[in-house]
Amino acid sequence: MIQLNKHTDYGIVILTHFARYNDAPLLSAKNISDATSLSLPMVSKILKQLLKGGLLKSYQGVKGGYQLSRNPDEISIGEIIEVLDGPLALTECTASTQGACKTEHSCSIKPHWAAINRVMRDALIKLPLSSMTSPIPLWSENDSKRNQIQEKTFYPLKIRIGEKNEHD
Amino acid sequence: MIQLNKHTDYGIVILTHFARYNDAPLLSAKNISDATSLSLPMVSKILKQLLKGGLLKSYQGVKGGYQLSRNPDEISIGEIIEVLDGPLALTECTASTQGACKTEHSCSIKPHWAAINRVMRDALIKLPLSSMTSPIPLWSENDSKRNQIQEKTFYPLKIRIGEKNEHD
DNA sequence: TAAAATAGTACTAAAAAGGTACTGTTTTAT
DNA sequence: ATAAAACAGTACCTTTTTAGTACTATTTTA
Ligand code: FES
Ligand code: FES
Repeated sequence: MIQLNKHTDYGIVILTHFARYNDAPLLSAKNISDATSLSLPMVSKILKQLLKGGLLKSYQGVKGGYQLSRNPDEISIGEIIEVLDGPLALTECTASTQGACKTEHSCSIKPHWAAINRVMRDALIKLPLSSMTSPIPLWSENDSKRNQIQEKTFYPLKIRIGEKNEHD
Repeated sequence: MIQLNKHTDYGIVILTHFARYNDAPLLSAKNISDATSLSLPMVSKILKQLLKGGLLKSYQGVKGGYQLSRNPDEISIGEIIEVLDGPLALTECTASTQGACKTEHSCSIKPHWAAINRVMRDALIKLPLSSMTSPIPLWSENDSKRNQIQEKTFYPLKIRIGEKNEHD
């Protein structure tokens, strides 16, 4: 299911909380833990990763805590994932990586992997954290069916990327 | 790194092979194994999954083998992933899933997860298998830098989805 | 009837994820 | 000074998932 790991999942929840309380001066790990029902060690660990990744600023001491390093509309979901889970790539085999595959010499699709990775990364890099805090979700009840994962759908595809149109 | 599992990775390689030899009558598991340097049991296992998922047709017996059930431009990379790895969702917690999270009652972003999942799924569903077989990759050497994963990039985002423009 | 192929199931070793514990450092308030 | 509350860093262990293999049965052709 190509699932986000829990850390990343929690990280998005946590940062969404920061985005929602962006007015508040500082939020401590304890604050977040209480608000999200995640264990304190867990929250603490994730906050440290986000700090290291440059998405949060921290202040030590008894009145310390964390805050977003940028505005919520200047942080993307894709960026969060990259900080907590590494590069946004579905395959480690791209044109730029050498020696990742043992079947490399006989593989003819290596140069094409980049397409898959790029398509996916672009999509998530464009989605801002602020989209998680809008009071009314983008997809109302009416629309919810359209946005669910539909397993049995047939997708008629006529797109041929990188090929010239027959009528050219 | 949100990586595809090996089965799915191999599956795309295998189907790309089918797409490239779409003229050939039937390809056996042995054929594929030889062509891809993947072990026969492995190939066999993946072919069965693809069959079950409706992407391949099979014929038994000594002259048997597999072939694509549709044209390569009518099969999407996203669909392949869904067959081999389950629903294309980054989180299992969506508006439609109930009881997936224990912190469900206190979670305010549940309705927003769908945005992340949809953005990602749409991107991959639009990418056809045929894009893996074009002789010259979409991204030439010149372009390769642009398509690599750039870790330190800053992304100025001003997109606010679902919010009205101030000047409206 | 033997050979070559698909069909289906089950098992195991290795790797990754998830979570917790522990120790140290910095700042504030008494 | 000193205690308390917060961040900082590291290491460990358990559980789950992944990856790969093995084995048996069925189908078709020569
Ligand atoms: S998949 Fe890596 S070389 Fe082909
Ligand atoms: S993440 Fe599942 S309920 Fe909030």
